[in-house]
Amino acid sequence: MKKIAVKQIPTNIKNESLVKKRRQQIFKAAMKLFPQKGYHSTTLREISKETGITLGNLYDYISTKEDILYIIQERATQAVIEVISTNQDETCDPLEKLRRLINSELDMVDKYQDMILIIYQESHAWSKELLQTSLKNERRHVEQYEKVIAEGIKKGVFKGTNARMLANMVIMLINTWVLRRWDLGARINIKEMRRCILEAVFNGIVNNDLQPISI
Amino acid sequence: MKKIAVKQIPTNIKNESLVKKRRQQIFKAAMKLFPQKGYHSTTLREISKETGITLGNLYDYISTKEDILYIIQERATQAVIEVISTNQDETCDPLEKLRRLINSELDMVDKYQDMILIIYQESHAWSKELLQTSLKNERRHVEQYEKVIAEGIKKGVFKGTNARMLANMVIMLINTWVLRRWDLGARINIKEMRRCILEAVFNGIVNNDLQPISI
Amino acid sequence: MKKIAVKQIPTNIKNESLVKKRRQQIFKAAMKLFPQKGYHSTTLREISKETGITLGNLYDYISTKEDILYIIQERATQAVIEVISTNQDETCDPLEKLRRLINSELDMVDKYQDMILIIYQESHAWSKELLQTSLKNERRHVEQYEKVIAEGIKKGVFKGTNARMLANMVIMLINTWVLRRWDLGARINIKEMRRCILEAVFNGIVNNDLQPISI
Amino acid sequence: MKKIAVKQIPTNIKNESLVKKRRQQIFKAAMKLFPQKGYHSTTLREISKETGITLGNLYDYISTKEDILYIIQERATQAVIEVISTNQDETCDPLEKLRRLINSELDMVDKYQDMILIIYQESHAWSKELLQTSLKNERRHVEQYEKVIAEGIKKGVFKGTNARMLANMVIMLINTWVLRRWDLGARINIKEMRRCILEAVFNGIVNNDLQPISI
DNA sequence: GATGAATGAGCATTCATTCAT
DNA sequence: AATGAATGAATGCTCATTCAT
Repeated sequence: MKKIAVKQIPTNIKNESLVKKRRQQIFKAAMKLFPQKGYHSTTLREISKETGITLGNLYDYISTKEDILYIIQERATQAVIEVISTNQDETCDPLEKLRRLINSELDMVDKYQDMILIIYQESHAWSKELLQTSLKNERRHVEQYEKVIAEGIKKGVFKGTNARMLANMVIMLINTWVLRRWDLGARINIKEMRRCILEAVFNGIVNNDLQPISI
Repeated sequence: MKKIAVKQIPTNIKNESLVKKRRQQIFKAAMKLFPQKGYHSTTLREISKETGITLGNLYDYISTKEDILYIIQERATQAVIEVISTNQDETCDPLEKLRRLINSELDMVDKYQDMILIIYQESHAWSKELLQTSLKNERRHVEQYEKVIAEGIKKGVFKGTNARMLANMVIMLINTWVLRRWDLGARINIKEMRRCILEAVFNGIVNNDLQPISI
Repeated sequence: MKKIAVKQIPTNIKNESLVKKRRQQIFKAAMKLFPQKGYHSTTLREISKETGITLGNLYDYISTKEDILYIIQERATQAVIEVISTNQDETCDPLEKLRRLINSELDMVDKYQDMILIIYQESHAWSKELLQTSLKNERRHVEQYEKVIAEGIKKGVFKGTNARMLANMVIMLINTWVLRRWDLGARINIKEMRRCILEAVFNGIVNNDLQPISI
Repeated sequence: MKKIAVKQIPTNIKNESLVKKRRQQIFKAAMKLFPQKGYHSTTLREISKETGITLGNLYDYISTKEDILYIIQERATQAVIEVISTNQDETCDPLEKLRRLINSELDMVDKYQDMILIIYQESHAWSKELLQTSLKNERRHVEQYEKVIAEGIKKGVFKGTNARMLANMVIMLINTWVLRRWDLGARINIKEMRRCILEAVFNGIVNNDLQPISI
């Protein structure tokens, strides 16, 4: 698997495990505060208070406020890598592959909902550099789906012609949970939603047994 | 149809058409600048320069920076209303209804891409009040789909059970164009995308003619 | 009597009586708004709204916000002149003279309480020029008292030695009503206060019939 | 003695003595600048320059411009408390008590002239909260006089009937020094003024030995 | 004379970042 | 490594004043 390049945030601190620990604290604080107030409205003072790390000390572990976004992006990359690597198995059935992919991604999406939402909302605040890293990462993610779907199309199990578009559509369906939580949160749970998505993808929405449709 | 309440931004300017014109200028400037730098990083001085309206004069047409978001939201509401009212026809076929809905919404989404993206990205910066207005508006939008789908389910033309979830999924599919433009923009055009979405919705993704799938 | 020089506020308006009328409107508005919010916090927009005179039109009658203070000062001068000229009579008894002076000034102070308070509070905001005019005016006022008291001292009816100091003290006693209204307003009325002041001035505070005091 | 509640100005600075020192600097600067230009016209930049404290740093010691007024009010409260507590002695002679009160207050008034003048002039700029604290404080001050005078009236050593009014009048006489300095400053010194006030209060102004007066 | 839109300098306040200890 | 005080550029917003009509 290609290694995904991630910018190394510089630090003068020698003790590596301390750096790791502190950045985890920062990540946690950001995950709590950003959803509430957004990236821009969250002060480094607030991050400092939330983490318990002194304001000056904070700057031993990041060199810019934006680095906090890097840290978040790092974790997101990790999460995607997890999903991808979980599906490195030998099944040659594209349908089965897609199902596994969707299922493990749904797990991931549910686990990291806040983080994903933050990335959606704050990505426009990202620097060119961060944005590029992030998009590269996400493209690899899409490709994963594209590959499976393209394979399925070749084998005749998928109907579409544009595998890339289909890949993106599937990802959008999965993100329904995150981006439409404000409407769905109170009406449906993750389990039911999973069923709906899988059904829509694998069985379709329209009941074509009855009447074939021409578009 | 229920009237959608929209906060009236106060102004001391008497000439109504001037107010309209100036706010249009502000809207245009925001639509140019926000995608580039985001709401928070866009200065009122920049808005001023972009519109050509003096900083002080700007405040004769808005009373807070946030009011610019209101202006944007106003237009979004308008756009949704357009879609909804375009589809007040008498067709009783839910399939046909849904297709028309999707088609006109795709037109709208394409037309207002930037605006919709901004709303996705900046909504977390919105005040409680603005957010509520916006969500109320969007919920009415979802309901439009829900109604049609629920009707279709009752008539047996749609397979699902949860009309609300399906409504949100369809909307997500439509938004693919906006939210995934960074990946799709270079590979596909709006026409092709429209075909893909309609096909996915009406014919499904998986070729079930061959082998029935159990989830 | 020496004429008291008052700066003429320039105007381009030809119709003199209109100028008079408009400035009276401005005066009235200022007398309403300044006590509530203070000179600095009162906007010309508010003056405009209160008077009903358009913002631009306002500037045909004043040329600076400070001119409103001039207008107020003009009236204050008028008021003092009234008091002084009311007491141009022929009584040669200093005691009687002082009593009449105090009485008519108490009338004035009661009538123009708000204005006097404004002058006390805002005088530090005045320009050098306005301040000088005002102080010159007020000094003539003090002199009026000084003259009477000096005369009384010469005749042996007043005990003090420093007529100027006594004059200022008497004026301070009269101003009790204005400057201490926040404490006295609810406890005492103007009539009772008048009695207290006159009694204190003419009969003293300490009952020296009983025991002579050495200081 | 009842404790006088004073709002604690919040700060993030941990070093208490530093806070004290900085606020003293701010106080000093305000005492220099406010008399010259008034509270409203004095810029925080000017305060910053005068204190030598950086603009941003200033806000570590206050949280609003108004807090500077709080700091001033704090000192005034202190000053009044000093006067009051200096006079906690056992003398049972009301005359003697009043004389001591006046004397120590004259000391205070002379010492803090600028501050007192500022309070007179700027109090109308104060917030409701600050004003209330201040008035409560000042009322306790008046009561101090009222008590002594009321006692004196009961014992027959004072002539008046309204102790509260008399208390306010005495305070006004003392404030002559501050509020009439513009006229008296060049003509009289504090010592002479003290004599005049005490004489007026204890011996009266009119020479009643000669002829009794009826009002 | 009146109207009301436009101007722009000025202000309080915030906050990412630095640095001496 | 950590502390916390200090820095200062930047920003939203106000308001006295002007001016074309």
